[in-house]
Amino acid sequence: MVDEIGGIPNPLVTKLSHFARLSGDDIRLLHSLSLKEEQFGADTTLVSEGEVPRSAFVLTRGLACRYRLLPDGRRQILTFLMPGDFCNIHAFLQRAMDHSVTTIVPSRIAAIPRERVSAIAARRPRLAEAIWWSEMQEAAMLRERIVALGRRNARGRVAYLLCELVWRQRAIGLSEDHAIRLPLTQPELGDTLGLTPVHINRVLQEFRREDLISLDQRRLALLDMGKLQEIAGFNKAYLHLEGVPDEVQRFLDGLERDSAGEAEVLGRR
Amino acid sequence: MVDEIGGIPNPLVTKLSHFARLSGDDIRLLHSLSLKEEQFGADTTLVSEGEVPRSAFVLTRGLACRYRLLPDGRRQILTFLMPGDFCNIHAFLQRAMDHSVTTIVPSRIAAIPRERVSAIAARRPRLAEAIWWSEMQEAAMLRERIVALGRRNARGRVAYLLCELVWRQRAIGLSEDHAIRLPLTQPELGDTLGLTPVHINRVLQEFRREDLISLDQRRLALLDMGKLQEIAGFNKAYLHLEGVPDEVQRFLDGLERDSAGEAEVLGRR
DNA sequence: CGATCTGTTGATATCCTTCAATTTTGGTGG
DNA sequence: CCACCAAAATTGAAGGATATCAACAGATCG
Repeated sequence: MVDEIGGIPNPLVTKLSHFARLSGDDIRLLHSLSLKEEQFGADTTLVSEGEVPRSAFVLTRGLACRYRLLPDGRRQILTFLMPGDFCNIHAFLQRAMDHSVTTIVPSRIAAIPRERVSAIAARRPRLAEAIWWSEMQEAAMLRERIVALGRRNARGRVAYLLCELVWRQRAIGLSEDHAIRLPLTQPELGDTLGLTPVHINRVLQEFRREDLISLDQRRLALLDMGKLQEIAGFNKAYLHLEGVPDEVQRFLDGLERDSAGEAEVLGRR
Repeated sequence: MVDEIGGIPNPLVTKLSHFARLSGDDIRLLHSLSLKEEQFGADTTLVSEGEVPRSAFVLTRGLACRYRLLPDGRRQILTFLMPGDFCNIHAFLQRAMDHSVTTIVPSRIAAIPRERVSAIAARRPRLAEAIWWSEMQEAAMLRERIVALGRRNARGRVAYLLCELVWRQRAIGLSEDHAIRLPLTQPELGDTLGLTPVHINRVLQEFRREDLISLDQRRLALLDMGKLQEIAGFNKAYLHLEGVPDEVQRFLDGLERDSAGEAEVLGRR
């Protein structure tokens, strides 16, 4: 799997490679999407609820989240954006954003003009499908969050979130083992899981006492992933990292051939 | 807005008309999708977790839901499928279903072969965008559910769900006022909102005593929508029923012109 | 027409919140 | 580089919202 150019692995390529075998052209095009990065500090609002959606982007470095603020000031974090994640790739179809997006740590994003998205949709069916796939993965994560909030107790919710974050980091090549950098505060974990920071703290303490995790200096290690997955009722199937069946792969290859010849145009700006 | 042929309003057309002004060809194609219906009884499993996704479909009549079963037998309902809702329109990109789908009342669905989806994606950009839009609406509803489960108490959750169901029914032309047919049992409401049937019952009783709703014989009326929306912190913006800005409409029209001439092929089988 | 599911109500249990105080960490300016 | 300040982490005690358990009535369905 070739997911780097010039020695820097590209998380977007690594992620989409879970879906299908990408051609060299595909990979070059994905790289070209990330070329013009913009840097932002921590806690910078990238998108505000109510505003007209502007350009889509890819997060190329750092960590961000989608969230909703309630009238009383409380916050619900909806999803985390990690390197390789698209944001608002098709939001221009909506009149107003229904949630906000903010960075959590210093991050880099690369804007993707609407015409670029349309061009890919029209002329690069396999990449278009790969983008669809990643949107479906995000929807699956939303559903899994609903299951966690609706049906799991505090221990189950925390265990689930830690497992998901570790598996996602692994899926983009940012972790090889069961340890990741976790720059989230306990209030942020609470805003994600519908719990108070105090209770998050108690659960984490329990997990530490039970030697299930270690967590300090923003460094998380899952010491007993099996037990944690059991506590969470976690099954990574919903992340759909297994790729598509061969038969579907052939189908996609067929689509790709039908619209050949325009690839080079798209790779350039 | 022409959303019927032969006098029968088509909920799919009504729904997508919220997004953009559909051409006569668009409407005919959408109608043709619903032609070959299949009837199912209540509580019939349409899709099972773990199975390889088969054909996509549109629900044309009735009510169904996506759900996950937990190892201990508890259930979390994820979304409701109402007439005009697609299901698994792009699920063939995944190796296995991560949740199940079942009918709640006797329902009709119309299968949509994968080739049909691809053909629309390739040759009917405006319809493809309309389908995208409806998928984004579903994702927005998932996010709203997360907010409800994470941050609202039982009264807020119940009020939110009732409001959402009424607005959705209105969006597909199945209700003109604040009353709908609500064939859900209290256990089903509990499985949706992460509450026990007992507690659902108590909240509904409260709402009845406060003259906020009336509910019997599966007939729900919101007697004070304003108050309910206040209790829920409900804002229908997330349903994105307002359509796209003119500027985007023109952009879509441009795409449509670029790929003219193949429309008739798609409308037939 | 019996059996099963749904709706309803009361009593008790429990998980998580709230409130409060203290310590630790991390960021910032002098 | 240190001092300072705000935010985060931590711990204890008390309260509240929802779950659990139990019982029964009413509705629905084969």
